[in-house]
Amino acid sequence: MTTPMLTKNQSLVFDVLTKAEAPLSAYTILDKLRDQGFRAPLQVYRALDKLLEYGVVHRLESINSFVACAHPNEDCHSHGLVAFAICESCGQVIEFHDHEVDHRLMDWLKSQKFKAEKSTIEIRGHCANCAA
Amino acid sequence: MTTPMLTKNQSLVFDVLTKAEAPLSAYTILDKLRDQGFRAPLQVYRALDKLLEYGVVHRLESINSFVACAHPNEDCHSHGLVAFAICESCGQVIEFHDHEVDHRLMDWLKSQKFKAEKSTIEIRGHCANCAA
DNA sequence: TTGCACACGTTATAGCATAACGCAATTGAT
DNA sequence: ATCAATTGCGTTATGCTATAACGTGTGCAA
Ligand SMILES: [Zn+2]
Ligand SMILES: [Zn+2]
Ligand SMILES: [Zn+2]
Ligand SMILES: [Zn+2]
Repeated sequence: MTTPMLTKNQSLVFDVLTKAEAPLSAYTILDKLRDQGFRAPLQVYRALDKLLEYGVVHRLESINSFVACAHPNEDCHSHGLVAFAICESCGQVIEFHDHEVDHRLMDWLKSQKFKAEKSTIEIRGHCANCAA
Repeated sequence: MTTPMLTKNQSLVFDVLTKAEAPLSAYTILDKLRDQGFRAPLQVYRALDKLLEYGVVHRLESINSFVACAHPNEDCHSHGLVAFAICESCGQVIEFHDHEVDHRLMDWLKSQKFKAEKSTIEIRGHCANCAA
């Protein structure tokens, strides 16, 4: 999908996520944007919905948080799965793709005649810096 | 892990999940157990915590729900990843394992010196019955 | 002009999860 | 037997996450 011009609210939310060093919850984003006039959760969620739709932001299901896409210009998102390694100490997220994993999963789903629409691959643990 | 004797509350929650044909949210479980004396969410969450610890129940992060393990007697859980295909029409969940996927992901994590602790692989879509 | 699509703002509500307190039963050492 | 530690349980209150429902304004095309 080609990303259209972002609206004011969408830009504000996207900027906050881009500058963050770890994924943020919707309410944390709200707090960071109160000075720019944000007052209600819906202002954040509506912006996030669009940013997710455009593929420039990912939702991390296992921690109810959002993160800016680390590879916005690669086309992997359109034909492959995205995976995340999430450090539970420092919060850092590594976004990665593996076509071998994609194909294995897709083949399995195909063998079950299961029609995949959205996928979630998230590994929680400790990054190289934080590992004991 | 060898599963110890379940307490009364744990058994009630486990039975509800075992009989269900789709994953259940904690509050849905609570409603189903009001007749057996359940009154508060914590009664459910505390039982679920133990059942998750024993590995007889899985949590589906992407839909905030819980499901009984479909392969309670296989040892895959101890050394491999578990994946779920979740039908968004009928709610049915297929739990599966793929060692090839496991190894690919584990190799990648190892290459990053990332120490994995918990994993989530969930594919949402439509099962063979529900696909248009 | 009229109708539609879209972004936005606000209030209220729904849904998911845990904190903090106290009590009772069990266990295991002293 | 007694004490301390652990575990499960019940209750109340609270916090976090997400959406429903209403109304406003703006731009654009028929
Ligand atoms: Zn991405
Ligand atoms: Zn870290
Ligand atoms: Zn299982
Ligand atoms: Zn189905």
